[in-house]
Amino acid sequence: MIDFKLLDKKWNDYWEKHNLNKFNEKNIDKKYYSLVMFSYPSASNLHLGHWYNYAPADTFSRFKRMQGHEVFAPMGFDSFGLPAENFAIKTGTHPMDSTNANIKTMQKQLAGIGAMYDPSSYLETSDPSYYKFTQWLFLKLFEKGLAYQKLAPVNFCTSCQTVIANEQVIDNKCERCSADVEKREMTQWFFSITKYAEELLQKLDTLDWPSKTVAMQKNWIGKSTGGEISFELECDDCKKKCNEKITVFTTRADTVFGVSYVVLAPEHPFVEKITTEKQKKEVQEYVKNTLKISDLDRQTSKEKTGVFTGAYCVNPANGEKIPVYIADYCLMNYGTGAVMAVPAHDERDFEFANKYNLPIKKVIESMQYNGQVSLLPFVEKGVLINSGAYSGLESNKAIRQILKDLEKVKKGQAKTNYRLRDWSVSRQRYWGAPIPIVHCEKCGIVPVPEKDLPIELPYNVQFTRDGVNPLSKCEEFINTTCPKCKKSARRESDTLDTFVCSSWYFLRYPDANNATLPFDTNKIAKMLPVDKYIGGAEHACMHLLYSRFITKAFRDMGYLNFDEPFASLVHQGLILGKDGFKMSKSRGNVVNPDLYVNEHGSDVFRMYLMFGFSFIEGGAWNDDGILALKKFLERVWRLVEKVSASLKSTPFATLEFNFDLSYAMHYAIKHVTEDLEKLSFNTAIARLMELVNSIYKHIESGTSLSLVSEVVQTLIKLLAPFAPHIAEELHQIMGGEGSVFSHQFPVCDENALVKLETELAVQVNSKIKSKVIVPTSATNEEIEKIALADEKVIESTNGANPKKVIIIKDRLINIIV
RNA sequence: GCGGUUGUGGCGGAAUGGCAGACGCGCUAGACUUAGGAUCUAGUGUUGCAAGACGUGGGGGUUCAAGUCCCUUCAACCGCACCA
Repeated sequence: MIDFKLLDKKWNDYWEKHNLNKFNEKNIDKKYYSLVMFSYPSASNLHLGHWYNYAPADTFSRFKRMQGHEVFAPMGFDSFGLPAENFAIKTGTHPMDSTNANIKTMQKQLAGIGAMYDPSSYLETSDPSYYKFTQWLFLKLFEKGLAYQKLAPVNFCTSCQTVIANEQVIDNKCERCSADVEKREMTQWFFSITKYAEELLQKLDTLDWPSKTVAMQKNWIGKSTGGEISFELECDDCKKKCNEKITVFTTRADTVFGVSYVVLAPEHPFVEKITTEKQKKEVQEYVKNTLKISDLDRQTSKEKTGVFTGAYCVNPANGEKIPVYIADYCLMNYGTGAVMAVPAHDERDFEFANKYNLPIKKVIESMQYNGQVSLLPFVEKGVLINSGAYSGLESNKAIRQILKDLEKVKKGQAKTNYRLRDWSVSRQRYWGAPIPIVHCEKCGIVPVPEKDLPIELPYNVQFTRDGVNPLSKCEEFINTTCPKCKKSARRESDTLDTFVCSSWYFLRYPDANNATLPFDTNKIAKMLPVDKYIGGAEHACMHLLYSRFITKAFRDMGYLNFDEPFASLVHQGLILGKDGFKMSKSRGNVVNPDLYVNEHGSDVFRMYLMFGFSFIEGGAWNDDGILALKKFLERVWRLVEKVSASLKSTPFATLEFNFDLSYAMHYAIKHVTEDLEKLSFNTAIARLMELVNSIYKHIESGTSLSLVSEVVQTLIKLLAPFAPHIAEELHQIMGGEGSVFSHQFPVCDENALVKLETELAVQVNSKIKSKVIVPTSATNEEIEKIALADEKVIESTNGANPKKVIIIKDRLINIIV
């Protein structure tokens, strides 16, 4: 028996030599853009997760290719990022060096998968030829007012020593290193993703994406429609001091008659101005304490606390004088940082009001339980009561009417709010694309002219533990001249979030060697959107959201002619350790793919990954499973050797048709095709196994050699996307021409699936009682006649006349008596 | 609390409302053997000697027919979360 792993290199070299993986632009009309998420070159090699993403994706690409599509399947490296720099601080190895070394290792391992990656589209985001255009992207956004700098409270990771985006904060910990995240006030660069909030939300419904990912993005964008209502301050003194009114955001304007106080976030700018002398000490103390405790504690300690400011304001709906409180359950970063509190109809306000003895006034009654009085807090919508002229109105109607009426007197208006924040892209670290901005004392913030790009990272920098960005300490980098006034100026030392690099890489792939432009608009118009994007679910609210935003921004600048980058998205599942837990070094349950690939070869491993799991579910690793696939491929191998040997000894075998074998072949073709289309790899392989079993049976019963050989050749083509190396070798053994991948994927002949006779299940009163064989062409009357004549049917009906007979073609007949 | 997903043999997993458990692992028996992680053959949901009965987390319902649709309930996983 051949050692499969010997085939890997042979055929990889063959594909490379014959340029088989290169996208042919002549066939651009038939393009199929098959994309996987590119790799991050971490020190720890290609892991099982990569394999589980890339191997099945390659099978899909190869399938599409054999179907006649011109498949574009690129691969590159997302090679900037904090881990490389942290590694440098620890070991002294320069990030550029360690990254390049890691890339070399991973490229070797990637080649082991045997995937059809187009070498000419290769890219690395840390290469100046790439980040030149990441910087270009920044300049374009800046030009359009979509990139701006502001002083803002940001998330600062204490371990990574940098700001990170909202999307990268998980449970108040850093997404990368799990260290605590602090709130800090810093001047930072932002991208205005919020300007696209509505479109990002709306277009989700047009995408062929997993419902979970769509839901997560919707949730993240967090649209809520309601209104803003203004509460004028009551005391003249306060009014004079800030000449302002407190504006709140609410989705429940219908409850405005039930407002018994107004709450400001402790950070709200009005707090200091409106607090009375008497309350000052208490308020200051409270604010101080709130800022001191972390966001995490503020979230987990759900008990409501707060302090009265001493100020009062007026409810615009009924003129009531109500107190103004500050409380940490009111968040500064949502809405207006102020809320109207309606204890009767909001759980939080209810709790707070009870604690501080504030009035609770019911203004909504349930519509569902007639006569029955609803318990407080009643948070559903209903009918207004105790609400002046609005009493009796249904909530939704009242919301519209009240906001409309308030607008007339300039005390309110309808308003939509989003939870999405602008994307913070500044990173106080070295290993990223430098932000192409110069700070000039005279001219202020000056963008670097396009012709000066790329602003290259200096190699000679010091990596220390002091938490200071090496770039800001590098005089040769920092000191420059202002592009406007030519006087000496300083470069921006922040670099871009690596998610900026990955938010446009799929646009670069098709034109990866373009030195003057990030991509050619006309070419991109033909190559995108991506037809199938396969990658992990963990990017739902980061990469997958950012990429959509960048695509829309570029579209609006005229560089792109499509709205969405990824038409169809699939997340592969997660492969767990043998113990059923997520693989981790600390658990010691990490499965190293290299071991298996080195032992059994790439194809056996690929096929196990596809057969042993439901692709989108994943599951626990199991060593036994892989041997099953080895056995299967060896069984195929023996079959092919046997058939090819017989062909040599009796080359003039005559064709003798065998319906059953032909049927088995076309059945397999049909279902493998359908299953691959759905990325249902495990069932597709099951159909291949059935076909192999069937061929063996027919060989034993002496079916004609020429038919068997035709079926075997078909089998090899069906197998090719799954086990590309072995299939090439088998194709050659069978005397096939060239690469098996330059052949058409087999096409099912539906006529071959029409049987002369069909077996039907016979039910009596919906219970299976018997089976009958009927001619496929039989009419319903004939089928009924045959079924009623069946012994077991007669027995179970006692010869009674059927009341009703249901016949489902090719499946069953149900006789109701 | 909100949103999403999943519950099927000993195991991984299949089933356009139409014969539940495809395919494979494992297991049992047998064949062949220079004894192997080999190959082949048969069997393998539970229960029964059998005919049969019972079976897709639980409970209801719709239907001639439900793993699949509806209601309800339980459990697990994932995401968001004091979002006004």
